[in-house]
Amino acid sequence: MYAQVIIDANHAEVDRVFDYRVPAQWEEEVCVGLRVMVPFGQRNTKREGYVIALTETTEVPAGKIKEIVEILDEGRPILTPSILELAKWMKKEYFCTLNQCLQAVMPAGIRTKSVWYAELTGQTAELSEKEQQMADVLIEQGGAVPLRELEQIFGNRTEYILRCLQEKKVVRLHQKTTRSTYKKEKRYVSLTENEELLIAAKEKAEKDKRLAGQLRVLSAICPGESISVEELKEKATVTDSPIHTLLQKGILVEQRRQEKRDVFQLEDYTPTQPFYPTPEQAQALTLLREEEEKEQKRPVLLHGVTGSGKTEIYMQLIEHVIMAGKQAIVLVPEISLTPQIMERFISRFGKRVSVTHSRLSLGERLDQWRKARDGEISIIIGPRSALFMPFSNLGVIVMDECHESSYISDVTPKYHTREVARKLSELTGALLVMGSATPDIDSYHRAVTGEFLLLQLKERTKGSTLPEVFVTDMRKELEDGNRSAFGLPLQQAIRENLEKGQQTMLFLNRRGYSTFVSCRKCGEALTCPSCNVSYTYHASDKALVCHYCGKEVPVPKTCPSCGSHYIRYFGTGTQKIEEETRRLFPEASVLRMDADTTTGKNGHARILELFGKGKADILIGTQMIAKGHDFPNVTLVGILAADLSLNLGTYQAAETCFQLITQAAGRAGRGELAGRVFIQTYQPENHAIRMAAAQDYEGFYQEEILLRQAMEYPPFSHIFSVLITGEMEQEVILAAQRLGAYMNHYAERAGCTVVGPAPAPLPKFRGEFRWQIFAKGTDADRLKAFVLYTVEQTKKDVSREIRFHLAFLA
DNA sequence: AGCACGCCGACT
DNA sequence: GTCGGCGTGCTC
Repeated sequence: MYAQVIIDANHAEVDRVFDYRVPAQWEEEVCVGLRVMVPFGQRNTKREGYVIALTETTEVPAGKIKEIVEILDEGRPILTPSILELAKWMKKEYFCTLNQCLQAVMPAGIRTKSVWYAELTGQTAELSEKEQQMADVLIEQGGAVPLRELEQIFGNRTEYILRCLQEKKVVRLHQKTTRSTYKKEKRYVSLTENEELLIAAKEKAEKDKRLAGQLRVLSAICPGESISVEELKEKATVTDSPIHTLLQKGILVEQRRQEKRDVFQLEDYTPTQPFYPTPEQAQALTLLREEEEKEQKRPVLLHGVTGSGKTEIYMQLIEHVIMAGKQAIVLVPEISLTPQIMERFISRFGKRVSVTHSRLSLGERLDQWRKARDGEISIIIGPRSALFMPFSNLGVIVMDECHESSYISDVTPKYHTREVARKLSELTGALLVMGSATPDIDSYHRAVTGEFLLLQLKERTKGSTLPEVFVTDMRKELEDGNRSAFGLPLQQAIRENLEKGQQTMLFLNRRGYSTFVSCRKCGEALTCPSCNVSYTYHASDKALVCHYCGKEVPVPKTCPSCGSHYIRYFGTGTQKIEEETRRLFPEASVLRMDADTTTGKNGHARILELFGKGKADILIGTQMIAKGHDFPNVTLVGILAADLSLNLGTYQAAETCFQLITQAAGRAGRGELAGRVFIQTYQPENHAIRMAAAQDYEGFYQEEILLRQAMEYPPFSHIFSVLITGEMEQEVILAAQRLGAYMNHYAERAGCTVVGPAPAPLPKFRGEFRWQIFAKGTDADRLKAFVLYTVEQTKKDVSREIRFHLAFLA
């Protein structure tokens, strides 16, 4: 029997199966989805591999075939069939190696790492000067040293010297593999099922005083019960010794069980019962259950305003699904910032639910993975990686706040959780439910056109009212001589709030890594005429660059639309705002939350907790502070420069801006007190600002979709991006231009438009230069073929060092 | 990706 | 002659 194995090596050249012979003693155990160790390459390095298929025959010549040397995870597969299928699909969809996809879908941190050591054999020989030096280093360090360390001392000569030493048999190379040992194993014992033996032992123990310990042990265990040795020792007040004797005599039977750590204490939560749904909720639930029972399920978009009870709907749907013996995955963005949803699920479902998130140790996360595999839980809540939990019969996938950017993976494969969840739901027959108050335009469009089932929740449940929203035109403020970052209405409102002892949150939209330039008189951001996205200011060459098409223009002295001189670079940081706040409101206590103030893993949580306890009047921060916690005493929200996200330099800018404002505004008046929101902007007429102020998603969608249509942006087209990276700037630029030329050559025939090449938003990152190029087209398959072909052609003409990163943006 | 092999120019 | 850089090809 042969196993087709994917080797854990991240390169396109080895991104294919390698056949290995399965040793006879493992023919029963080796199965698809299993992790194994195999010898690989000339050095026969032991490497981790993943069995993706088993065959009776192989095309590979017998002389080349090697054998599997080890099986991992006690022979239990690490990949379920549907997760393996999902990984294969991801490889095609996200243009990366299968190994990268497998790493993404496997539990984190279990990978085998290995280090090569040079060690002395004990033999001696006549050595050259360099060889003697190396031998001395080895002796000093106790006989064995990692190759990496030797390389640091001996530079590129290392390999040569080593080879000489090896030939003289003074040194040999040795590979040490380190495997995660997160599993916590616990010993359990139970009474033997052999009644006679048991009775005899008890009688004997009762008679003999020396066996008092054994007697206590035997009476401490109930028949049929399996008790941990630790617990037993305490209960029977004995040491290891009597237990050991009983085990040897076969009166007790040992079970070794993997301890799976709990990540929350059930006692900390008060159990809750399902709420009686409102008519609106009841209708949504009925439709969800109907969809769930269908053979061909459509994904569901649950569009509900903040506070409309989406979580309750998820929970009642999940209850329904797990009653049918199925399991549920609940995805949430950045769970460490949304403890509330966790709490609600734990209170409702108790031990049937578990949680995974980035603050748990790798071992704890692996334990939750095992609980899912072994059917000990039916529901998992977690960030995007929770999608890959190994459930056997998945019934529903819930994706809460599905528009959130943390659903897009920032490492290869750069998948969008929404797409992967959809594929997984197809593969498993599970229902996909996506919930949001501000869905992304693309999803909403799919829902409107019937690809998704659209469910709407328009009422708030607990009678809390939407906050009152005011828009401050900062252009007028400037005309009136107010150059502060605070408009007069907001200043006034903050004073009132300070007097009333209520709290205020001030938002500064994401600290822009892309600085844009705008006119403070007319509010116009300087925009590329052909792409309709804001230019990005490049301080190094004092120029404006369009990151879509690469066009570069000097910064004008006057505003092109109104002629004023008030042209400003935007990128005001939270720190500046904090200084100004302290100056304007010296009596207020102020907290600031950004990357600088949130050092340590629980940095955010600590600041949010302080604020929640009322330790400060004003909290200043980026969008980070808009997520998660409810602060009942916050009655005022100021959005200082709402335009910042309008000028991000992407076609989704308006969408992001609308979402950010809506989310920030939602922080005001969460308790009994009514809330007020002040939006400060230089572009009050922009539809994203207007509709966000009116809290009208539908209205925003209607206007935005027309703009997208006019510009042929998604969902009316698909966009593909190719990122070109390399250490040599000239080569990167050359490759980008070559690719641009190829693309332009074929564009018309393929029905595609090429935009760029241009420097990427992060033009230099980790020592690599980065350029990008976009291709746009209405037919996704043709576009894909076009990009793949032109990239392949370009690869032939450019240096091996240049890398092309393909991504399907929309 | 790693690694070995082989060709070639520079330097003892 | 020997050393070391660099391009090329292979990994079951």
